[in-house]
Amino acid sequence: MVKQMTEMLKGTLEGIVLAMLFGRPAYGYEITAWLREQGFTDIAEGTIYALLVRFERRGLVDVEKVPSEKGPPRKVYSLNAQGQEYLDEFWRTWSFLSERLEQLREGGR
Amino acid sequence: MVKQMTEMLKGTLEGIVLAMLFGRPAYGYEITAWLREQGFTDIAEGTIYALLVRFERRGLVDVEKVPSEKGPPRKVYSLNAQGQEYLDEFWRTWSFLSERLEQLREGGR
DNA sequence: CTCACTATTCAGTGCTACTATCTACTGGTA
DNA sequence: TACCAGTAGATAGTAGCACTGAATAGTGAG
Repeated sequence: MVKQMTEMLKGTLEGIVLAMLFGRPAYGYEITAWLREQGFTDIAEGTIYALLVRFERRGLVDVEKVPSEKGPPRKVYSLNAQGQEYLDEFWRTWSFLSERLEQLREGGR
Repeated sequence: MVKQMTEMLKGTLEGIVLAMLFGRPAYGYEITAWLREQGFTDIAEGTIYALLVRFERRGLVDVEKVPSEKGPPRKVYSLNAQGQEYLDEFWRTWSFLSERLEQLREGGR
C-alpha cells in the first residue's frame, strides 16, 4: 500500500465502515470484500476486525452472532443510536477538512 | 481537539502544508498562524515543526535561514521538484478517498 | 528588567493501520 | 483418507503521526 494512503486512512477508514453500516448491518468478512471491490485493495483483513472490535468496545454498534452456511459463525454488526451520532460527527469533521482541502486545491491560501 | 479530527489529520495535514507551500515559501510560525486562521485552532505548534523536519529529512523541501526583525532567525521552507511530485501524489490519493466518501454520503454502498 | 510576542526544538504518549500468523468450519477432489 | 480452497475471525508486534508540555532564544515596549 502507498504509505500516503495508509496514513490518510487513519480516522477515515473508521468513518467509511461506519457509513457502510448505516442502515445495513454487515459482518467483517463482508465489509472487507466490499472495500476491496471499491478499490481499497490493500486493506488488511486484520485491520477491519480490529476496527470492529473498537466499535464494539466503544458502544457504537450492536453485535449478533449468526451461524453461517459456510465456515464459522458470523458476527453481524449494526449501528446503534450512539453509533449514528458518532457518524454524524464524523461527517461534520470530514466536511470541514474536505472544504479546506478543496479551497487549497483551487488556488491555495 | 476532537479526537476524530486528530486521527483524520494524520496524512492529511502533511498534504495541507505541502499545498500551502506550493508556489509560496513559508516558515513554521507563519504556517501555524495561517492554519489557525483557517479554523485549525487546535493544531499544536510542535506538530508543524515536526512535520517540517520530516519534509526536510525526506528531501521534499529546500530550506533557507533568514534573519527576522523580531526574534530568532526563520527557517523558510520552499517546495522543490520532489516535493511537488509528492504533492501531486497526495492529491491523487486524496481524490480517491474523497470520491468514495462522497459516494457513501449520498446513499451508501 | 520584566513582559509579550516571535520562532524553533524535543522527549514522551496514545491511537491507528499494517504485517504475519493462527484457529476453525465447510465442501470438493485426488 | 488426505488435502486444499474458500469462508470467518483473532492477535502479537511494528511503524508512523499528531499531541502534550516544556525548554530555549531573540526583540521591542512599558
